[in-house]
Amino acid sequence: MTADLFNLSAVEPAPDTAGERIFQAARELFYQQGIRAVGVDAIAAAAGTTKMSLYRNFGSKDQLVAAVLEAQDRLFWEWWDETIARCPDDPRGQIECLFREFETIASDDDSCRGCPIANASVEIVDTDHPARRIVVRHHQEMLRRLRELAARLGARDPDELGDALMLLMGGSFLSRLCFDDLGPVRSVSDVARQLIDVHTRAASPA
Amino acid sequence: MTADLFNLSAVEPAPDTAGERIFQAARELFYQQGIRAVGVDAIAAAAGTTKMSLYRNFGSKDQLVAAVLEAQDRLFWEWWDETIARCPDDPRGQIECLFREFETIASDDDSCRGCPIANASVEIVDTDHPARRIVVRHHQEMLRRLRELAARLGARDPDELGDALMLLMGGSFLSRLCFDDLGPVRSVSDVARQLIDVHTRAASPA
DNA sequence: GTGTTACGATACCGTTCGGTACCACGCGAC
DNA sequence: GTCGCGTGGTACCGAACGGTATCGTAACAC
Repeated sequence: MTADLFNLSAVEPAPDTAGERIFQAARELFYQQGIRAVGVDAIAAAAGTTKMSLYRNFGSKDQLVAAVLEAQDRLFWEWWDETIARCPDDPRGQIECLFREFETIASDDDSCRGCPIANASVEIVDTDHPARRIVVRHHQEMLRRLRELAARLGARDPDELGDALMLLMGGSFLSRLCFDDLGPVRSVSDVARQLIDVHTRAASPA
Repeated sequence: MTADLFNLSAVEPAPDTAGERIFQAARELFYQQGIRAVGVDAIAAAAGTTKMSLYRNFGSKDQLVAAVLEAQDRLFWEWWDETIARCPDDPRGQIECLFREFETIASDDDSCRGCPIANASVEIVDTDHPARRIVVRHHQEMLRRLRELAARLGARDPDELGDALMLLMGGSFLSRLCFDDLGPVRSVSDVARQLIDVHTRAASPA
């Protein structure tokens, strides 16, 4: 019973309110088809309600997008915290655990369409858009946490190791979009381990 | 005078035909704002012509998108081939050169919005779309070439090293979209070198 | 000359977009 | 009771979407 990062059926107990149904429908549709590709009519229809309830609950499509991304951000960190909690006081184990589980989830789930927050950065260019702030904050936080784990693990260059792990995660997400098959994701946890080794080995022998 | 992978001003001598102007305008607009965000009217206006010329030359927006991605794919491999040609018979030097120049280009260019082909995979979900084939083919080819370079370089597990390098490239592209600053891209060529080292060192000492 | 080709201009098509106005219903609270 | 309040239904708005039809014309062929 692993968490599934993003496209889980229910974030909350899901009270059957119109707002909640709209929210879940939007989350699923945005993720599967893209934000711009999904109209408010389609969301309302999928939620079994009408556009009016959408605007009563969220004000605008842009605000709905922001609300969905905010929830996905929260969901991601919940998964993250639960995962690293399994290896307390073991930063190396925590990173390895993160990447192992990440690889499993990304590999198993056929409907995985990468990271919904990163995907949004392709479609939302306007720096004033409320969702744009969430995207940048999410990735800055991810990089910060990876660098921090790298530091606590005693890496020679923790910022660089954090960068490397960040690139691996991002690359894995993107690969799930760009390949019909699994693509290079199958190697991500192995490679992460190798990079940790490099940055923690006593000294470069050559 | 490095090539610039994607958003160069001119792919071809740019004869001042309507079709060519439409093509260049579409390439720029799709890359900067996203494919779905740009309408055919905007493309025609930016090209200083009318919608009719767009449809006369390309048939439909979808076909124009495919034509643009096809050109971007070609442009990318031209840059690739030119870059590795500088280190003939030196696969290790070729990969390092690729990643060094890639990092420079991605870092210098403020208008870098990641990889236009990978970005398209976010917006184009339909597997029947002509552009979708190009996206998948481009990434399969990239993975194939990286694995081949890894093999010629004598890596212990060339497929895994190829996967790793692929993830680094993809992650770098994505990072340029998700950070306001440079983000982890600044480490990509260093990390690529480290991974090559790991996969070519005589044997794991531990 | 007469085609042929490419182009610009404009008007138009049906559909969908994000967003709103208005009304009627069922509900629990008081 | 009746008062809100959330809700569903529907009709609607102006704008933009992808795409088409028609006409005129400048450039070039033979």
